[in-house]
Amino acid sequence: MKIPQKFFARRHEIAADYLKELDKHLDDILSGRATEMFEVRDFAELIHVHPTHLSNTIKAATGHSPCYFFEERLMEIARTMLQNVNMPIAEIARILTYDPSNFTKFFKHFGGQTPKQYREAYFESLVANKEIVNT
Amino acid sequence: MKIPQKFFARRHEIAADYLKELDKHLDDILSGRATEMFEVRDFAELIHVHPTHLSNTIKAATGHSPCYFFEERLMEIARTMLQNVNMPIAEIARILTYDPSNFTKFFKHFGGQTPKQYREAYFESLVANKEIVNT
DNA sequence: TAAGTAAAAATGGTGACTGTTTAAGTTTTA
DNA sequence: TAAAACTTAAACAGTCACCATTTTTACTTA
Repeated sequence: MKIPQKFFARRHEIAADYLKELDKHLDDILSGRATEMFEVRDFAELIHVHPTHLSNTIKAATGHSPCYFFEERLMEIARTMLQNVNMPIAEIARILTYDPSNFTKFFKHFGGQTPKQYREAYFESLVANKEIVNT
Repeated sequence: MKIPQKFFARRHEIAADYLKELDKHLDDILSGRATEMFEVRDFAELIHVHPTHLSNTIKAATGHSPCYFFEERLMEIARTMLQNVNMPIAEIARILTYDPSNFTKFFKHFGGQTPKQYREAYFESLVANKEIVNT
């Protein structure tokens, strides 16, 4: 059974475009060029499709909703920032366009730990490794 | 066992100040001198303490949160107003800086009845008393 | 050193808003 | 013309903004 190569090509094009725009936007957020987080409708507009269609198409192409990729990248960024102990958690929240309360909820929901718990666990693991090295 | 009278004097001072400012503010609301309801941070500013500290201190001094006294007084005022049948419920809500929907939610949550139910029950009880007197 | 204070973070609640899903339809294209 | 691409509406589920409270940590002062 031969599967035509061009079938469903468009949906993968849309998914690729979305991921590209998503990364670009997150770069803008981190560099301060953008201070407001895009919503699905903003990405849909960039790609010239209806928001509902964007959502459905990306789910069909990748098995995940647009939001999933968004959250995945945000967690990655948040973890990296938390490894810098000098950066207050409220400031990290602000950069990621969250208020402190909702940032904690978001991080705990997807990471299983509160931001502070993650930071502490990270530094404890550093110390533990250092002790092993020094011994 | 002697308990020194001055111990924890400050927390009771703060609680008293809060209750005083609360009543003053509610007077302003009722007279129309104020149309926006104060929040905890507004009272904290008046008393020159941190909002968190105000909340903690009042809980320690009285066993109740600032919100509790606020709600208690609002319910009292609302009940009094509802006893005046000429005053539309939406107008009562407006004076108390609620929109009608949220006023009903608030009143039912703390009073167990909707404002309209309370008003009707109140007038039925008046009529019942009158009948007893006339008999 | 107990009491007072400040501040950061976590937690809880709520109304408004946003995202996803589903279902039904229209347009495009191979 | 049938599959694929797309739109729209409506239901619902989830998130965000905002506020209050609680917990924890830390600093100051009588």
